[in-house]
Amino acid sequence: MKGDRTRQSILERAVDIASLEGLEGLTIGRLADELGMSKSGLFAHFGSKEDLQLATINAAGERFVIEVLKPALKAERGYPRLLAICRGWISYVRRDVFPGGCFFAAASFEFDGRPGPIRDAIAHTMNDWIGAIEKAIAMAKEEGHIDPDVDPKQLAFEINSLFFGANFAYQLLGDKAALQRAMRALEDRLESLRVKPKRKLAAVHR
Amino acid sequence: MKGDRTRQSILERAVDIASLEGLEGLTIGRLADELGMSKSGLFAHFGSKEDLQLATINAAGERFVIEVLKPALKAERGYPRLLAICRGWISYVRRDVFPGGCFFAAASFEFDGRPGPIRDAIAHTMNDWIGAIEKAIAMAKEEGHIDPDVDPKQLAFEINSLFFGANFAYQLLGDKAALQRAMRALEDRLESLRVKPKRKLAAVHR
DNA sequence: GACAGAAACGAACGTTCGTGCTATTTTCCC
DNA sequence: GGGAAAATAGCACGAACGTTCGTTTCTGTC
Repeated sequence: MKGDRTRQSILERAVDIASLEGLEGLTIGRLADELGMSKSGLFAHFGSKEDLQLATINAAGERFVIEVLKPALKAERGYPRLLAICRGWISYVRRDVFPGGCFFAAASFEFDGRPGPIRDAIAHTMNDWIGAIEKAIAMAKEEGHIDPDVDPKQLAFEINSLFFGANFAYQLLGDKAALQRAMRALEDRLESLRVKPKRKLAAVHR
Repeated sequence: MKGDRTRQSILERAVDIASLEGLEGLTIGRLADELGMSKSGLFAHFGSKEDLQLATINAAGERFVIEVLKPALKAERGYPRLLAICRGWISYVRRDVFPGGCFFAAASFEFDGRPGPIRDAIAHTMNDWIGAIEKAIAMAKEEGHIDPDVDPKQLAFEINSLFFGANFAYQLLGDKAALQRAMRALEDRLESLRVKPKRKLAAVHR
């Protein structure tokens, strides 16, 4: 009962710290200090540091879903939803959902050279996310909103690349215009693939 | 004399380790072990760990220039050089110039949340690099090879984003096709901006 | 309100971190 | 080839790391 609440607040803080300092930079002592509790008391909630890191990745994933994926899924399937994903992602960085920028961008580059369960967990989350983008692209094709020749994997790759580029320029270089630039690139790219909706006549067909 | 050689070999190894484990994961004890020398002997070459990290960033920058920038500058200015930069960067990842993928991509995301001299050094290097891309774009405009309406900052941002996206998918997800995908996106994008060279007639004009 | 179980604490473990010293060895120059 | 200077080693330090332990405090239930 109480333990669950504590565990949750530990993880919220852990996610924030890790987004700034990395999952390795996340330290049990510091985490305990910031929460005003003892190292051992905190540690007891997780069997090991690795467990804490895995739980932190999960918590970050939940926050991401709430802040980015779920809102975008409210847009109607097809082109609108695809655009909503892009707008949602850029907005998620602008709103500082994680204080250090995109948690998963940071984690991806931190652990891409370190095999193990943590890297696997990050890769799994990222695969889910990119899969969601691909699905939105495939739907936009099915709905006839975009060029039927589009390769979802290719386009999802490009979209995700622009996300990372935006996060990089915004966070490291402090380039305030980066988010606009990314949004412009995303909109131009999507627009170039768009099939203008046929008018009334086509609508009658279904 | 001897010291310089030793220092150089320390830094070469430091760069390799840091590309895998990050600049914080780079540890003096481990570095000394791998080189078969004492911690204190190694440490004497640098006044502090921060100095070591800064020197490591410099060494990585030199390797990058040798492996990516300089070869690309051999291509003739304008469109060919711009394309050479893109091909060179993709090839640089494929060739495993750094064992953990692009050193600066990793470092950028590691330090984007930690103010200080190290973050500044990374940001400075990245600004130089992106500046070089912008310059190549501007030249391609001057030469009349690409659309005169192109915004160099915007295009350089997109190109760099694709570099990061490629590194991410290749290193973390182990996606072998990622480099091809990135190259295809880069070539398509550049091709879409290209101005087909006027024939003989125009050549006579100058 | 007593009691059992959960939750948090404080102290200590062994290790590793970065960083100082003081020797000792190696290198380079006259 | 001897002697100054540079390079490396050895050892110790305080702090922080993750982790374990036994004890104490809090919580929820009958």
